[in-house]
Amino acid sequence: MTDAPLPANDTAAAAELARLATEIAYHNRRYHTEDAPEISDAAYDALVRRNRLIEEAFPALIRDDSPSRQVGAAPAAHLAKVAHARAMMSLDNAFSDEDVLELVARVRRFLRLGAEEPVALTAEPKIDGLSCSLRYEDRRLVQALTRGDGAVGEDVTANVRTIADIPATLPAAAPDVFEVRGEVYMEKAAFAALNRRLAEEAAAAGKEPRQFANPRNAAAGSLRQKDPEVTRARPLRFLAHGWGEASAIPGDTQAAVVAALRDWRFPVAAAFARCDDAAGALAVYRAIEAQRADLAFDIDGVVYKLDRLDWQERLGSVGRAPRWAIAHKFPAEQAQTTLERIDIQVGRTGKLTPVARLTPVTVGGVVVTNATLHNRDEIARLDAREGDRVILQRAGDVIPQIVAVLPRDTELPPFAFPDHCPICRSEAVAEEGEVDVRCTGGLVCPAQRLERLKHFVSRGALDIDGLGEKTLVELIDLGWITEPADIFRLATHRDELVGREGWQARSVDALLDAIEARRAPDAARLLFGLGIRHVGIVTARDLLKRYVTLPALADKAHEVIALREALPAVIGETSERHRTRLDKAIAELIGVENVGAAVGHALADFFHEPHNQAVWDDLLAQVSPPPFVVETRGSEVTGKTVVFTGKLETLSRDEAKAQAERLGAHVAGSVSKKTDLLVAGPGAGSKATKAAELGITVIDEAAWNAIVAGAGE
DNA sequence: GTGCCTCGAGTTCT
DNA sequence: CTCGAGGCAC
Repeated sequence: MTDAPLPANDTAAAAELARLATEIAYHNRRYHTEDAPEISDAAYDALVRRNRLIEEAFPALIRDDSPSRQVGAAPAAHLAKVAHARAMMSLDNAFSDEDVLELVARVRRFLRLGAEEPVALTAEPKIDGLSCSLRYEDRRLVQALTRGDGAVGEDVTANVRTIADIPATLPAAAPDVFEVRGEVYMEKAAFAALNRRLAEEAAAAGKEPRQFANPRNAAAGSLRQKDPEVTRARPLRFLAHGWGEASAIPGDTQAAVVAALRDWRFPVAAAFARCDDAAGALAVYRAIEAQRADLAFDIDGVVYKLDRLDWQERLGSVGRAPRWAIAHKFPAEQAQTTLERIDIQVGRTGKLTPVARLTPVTVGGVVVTNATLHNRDEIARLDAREGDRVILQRAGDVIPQIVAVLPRDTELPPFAFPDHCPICRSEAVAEEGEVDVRCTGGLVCPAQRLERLKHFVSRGALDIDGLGEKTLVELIDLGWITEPADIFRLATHRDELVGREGWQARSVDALLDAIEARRAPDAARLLFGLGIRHVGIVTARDLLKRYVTLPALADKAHEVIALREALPAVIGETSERHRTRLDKAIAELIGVENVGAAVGHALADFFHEPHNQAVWDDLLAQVSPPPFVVETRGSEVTGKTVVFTGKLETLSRDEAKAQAERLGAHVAGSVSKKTDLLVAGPGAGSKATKAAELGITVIDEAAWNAIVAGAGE
């Protein structure tokens, strides 16, 4: 960008300065007001530098609204990314009392508690702010990270030090290492005052005012400032509600630790309460809901946590959410609007998704113009027609959802779901027993091709920086990219790309560097990126835990293909029974937990298609993913295959399985010669017999608990 | 056969 | 986030 020649004359320079002013203002807004930057900091910096260079060469043309004249306009150039010592989890949501009772019931089942055993909960308001983790070492604040994606956050230490609510040191009684977690937020009155101040300052300077959309965005924008002095001038507050890594924990209940945090001078929620049971927690919910409008800050629900920490630990987490906590959300705000039109989108799997185009309407503080209608059945269920008045809500405060269609006064024609792909005109059909209608165009369909490539470079897959939709479309249109491997050959087009509009040598090289950085990708992400049906990131990892390398997995897929062709139908067997038998054989052949026939067939289908095999070979010629290994806590069962059988007394099956996985063991459902260890409770039957026959070690539950304890669980 | 539970796949807005 | 469906335990 800055390498480009300067504009040749005043006219060109003025035009470019105008364009830069608009563009930089836009990105400032994305960054500050909306807290949703869409370009990298480096790309933003390049725009600012370019603007400065042109201004230096053409000082007469400096605009009144020049970005260089706007004090504090530049966002933090770089907030370092830092990994959390303990992942910052999100919370599952409950929308009704029943959901909350269900959580408690699940906890009882998981922990195998008797009906009379009390389950105490804590309840506290859920503040609409930014989660933050404050790390204290030797009782001094050493680091503050934002939540980020939960695994990696942004370093905002300097800014956090300016927040008066946050102590710089902990008392002598506190542990050597302790991470306090909580919410950075801005009070409603302070938010309004800040916007007023920004408006006045802008007016005095004769500029467009920058306004924050809501207190949450104001808090986010203020916390992520480059200059801590700007943050200091923003009235940020903090409320502690939990902890991360800790060398010791001050108490054995949630309530006790929160009390300790309060003793350490952290603000905690005034409404924080410990309840003897779910009914008590729900009463707190109602009390908090009643005060909601009078509170100084925005809240969007009430968080319940299991009070006993030993139980929290036993319950562990599922995905990114703990099993021992839940956020009980306040009812979603609803609104009415008109369904103007129903458009059809084509996804990477070819699925046709109907999207409702709505007359813009504000719901829950956000203007909504689109809402998904999911599929043909959903349209039929709602009987949604173009021109209808509809009721809209934001489910879980995020995704807009059409709840119902209002009675119409005039008849409207029913919506005719297309039977052809709107992009490639191929036939679109629903497979038997399936709800989704799919375009049959496959690789021929440009929409599918684009969506697949987008998926391949997306964050969860290869995560190639700077290769977004716009760039992909351009490269596809140029004919340089049609399949994943082509991305890794883009360098051969370097010189052609340089000089195309919007491509300077520097930006081309940045893209090529980002691509080169992925020559040795994580094998599971690569597999996931290929977009094989039923193979998401979790299944990709499960498969690679077992097969380690992609070629080994491909070999297995070919074995499945051979099996499908070879397994003969027994005479007199119905085709359905044959299919069941085949499916079982496939699941067994693959031998990976949670991987059954659907995934097996999908893998076989993928490799059966010669084009896919070619895409695969081509890709593996370009990249070399290292063998897949998962970091787990070492123990005597790491890498072993364990089977549980019989009735377990102190543990539920889920919990035992979770423990085994944490120790790096593979948990299987049945005993085979691959089994290393059988954990047998009372009443173990055929599995124990079979294990004895095969000479497999059999232990009881107490011995298993000893193994787990020995590994420091 | 039934009923969890989890995963995959699609989606909104800023 | 929500939905459907795969996989597995009972």
